[in-house]
Amino acid sequence: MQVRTRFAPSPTGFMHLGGLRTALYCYLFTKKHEDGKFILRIEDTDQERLVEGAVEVIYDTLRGCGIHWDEGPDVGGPVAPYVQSERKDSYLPYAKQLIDEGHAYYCFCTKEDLQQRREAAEAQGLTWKYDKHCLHLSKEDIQQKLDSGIPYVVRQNTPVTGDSDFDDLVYGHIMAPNETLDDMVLIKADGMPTYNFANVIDDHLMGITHVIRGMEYLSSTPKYNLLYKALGWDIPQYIHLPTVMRDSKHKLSKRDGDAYYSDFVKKGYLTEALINYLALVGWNPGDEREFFTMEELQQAFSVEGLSKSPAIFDINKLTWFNAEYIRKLDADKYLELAKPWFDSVLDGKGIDYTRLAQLMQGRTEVFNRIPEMVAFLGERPAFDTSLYENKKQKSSLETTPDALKLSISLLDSVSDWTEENIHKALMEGIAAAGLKNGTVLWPLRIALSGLLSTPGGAIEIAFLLGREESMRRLESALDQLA
RNA sequence: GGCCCCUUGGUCAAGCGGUCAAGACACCGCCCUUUCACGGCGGUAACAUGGGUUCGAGUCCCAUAGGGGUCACCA
Repeated sequence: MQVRTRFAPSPTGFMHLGGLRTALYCYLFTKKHEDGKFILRIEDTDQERLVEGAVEVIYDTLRGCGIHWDEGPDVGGPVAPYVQSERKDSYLPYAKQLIDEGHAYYCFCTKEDLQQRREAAEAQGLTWKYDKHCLHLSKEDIQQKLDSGIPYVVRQNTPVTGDSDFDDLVYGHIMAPNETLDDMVLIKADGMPTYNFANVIDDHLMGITHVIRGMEYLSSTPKYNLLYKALGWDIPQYIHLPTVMRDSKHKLSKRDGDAYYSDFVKKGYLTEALINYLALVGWNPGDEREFFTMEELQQAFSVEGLSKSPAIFDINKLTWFNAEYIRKLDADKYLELAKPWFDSVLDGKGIDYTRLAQLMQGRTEVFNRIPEMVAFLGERPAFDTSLYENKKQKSSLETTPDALKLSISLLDSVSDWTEENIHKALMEGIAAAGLKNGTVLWPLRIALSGLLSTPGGAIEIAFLLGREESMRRLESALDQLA
């Protein structure tokens, strides 16, 4: 049997990381199977939440992540259209059929009515559930309301006795008493289907064999199954996914400012690192491997490796992955990606970006941390002379003036300002003076950078700064000590 | 509150009746080193609780507790 899955996002304008992970698993699962088809379906039944350009965001994100769909709005397919608003007319007939067979009914209750009854029930400490009020309307009554144009919705008529159960590939056997199932709205007053209904209809019409989605749908699945049965359709296999959490109490949400794919890209996280990490939140390959390309993920993925418990999104580990991926970048690629960040604080300063990139690549965890690490090359920050003191390097406020003077004369003797020459001049001069490297190099680096730690040592920094700027900084450092 | 799901170190997690309970991130220490980082070595740290079942339980069952989800004319 051909495996057909679907990723069905709402076009909200952003790609949530939880959604991205769902898409990823869905894609991986499908590619695991011979001739499996991964379908992209846009769920835009909520006309009030339409966002301009939102569908493009979905396309771009998925493609950028290496997740490719076989059928979808833009590429077409045998069961087009793939946008729910364009399928609007296909839902009502099924709703009518359900009504005729007693599995659904017209409901004329207004939101206000409902609100009132709900509050009344809750005031008594009762659990509110639609009271099937409109189920008991007479045929004539219904027809008359319909004729006079009173707005209506269509509700599912769920049984009040018995149990519903099904098997989930991740969570196993799930059973729920029917009496706890609400008569959910299938068709809204505006004629659009609700997600709950459109989903069932489309999944069937599109031949979806495996429904892969977040576990927030686990408890409404019995209701969907009732619909499948009423329509005489086969129920698909279910694969519900554990939630991605921000911490033990909250799921990763929009308001944290770091729940969207674009947030991370903006900060300087690499897509490959994000995908790699995301794949491991809620799934493991069963062995010790941690690094995966998309191809390797396709190979390694299996439903058995999916976990049931919610997983906390660990920015720390993501950052580690990112740093690892950055280190593996080609030097050219790194420079290309780092340049805008260098420019943000060093534009026009004449710094050798190629050399700077070499020094920075191994120290960059996230690109947005670059500016604060290299800004000192553009302008030395004010610093306290106590930085010169370092016991281990045998450097103190007493040894510093002489060390800086020696540095100045040594650097002054360098004819061609290359790192090699600077290194040679300093090392030989320090040895000749009978000093320890640290005694000279430590204060030199402090004087040049004004920083306790820098990307590179005194020699690299002197080189990057250039002779003129280096000398200027050393002289002013000496003044500061006087 | 009803219903559903979940519960191994701070985090991700292996384990699928018999292990001194893996590994990774983070953290700490040491080494390397002209700082930092990288790298190398080492360390701290866990089976939520209580009952069963069993020769034997993190692994099976039942409670309790804690957490999450869901109860919309949102998806």
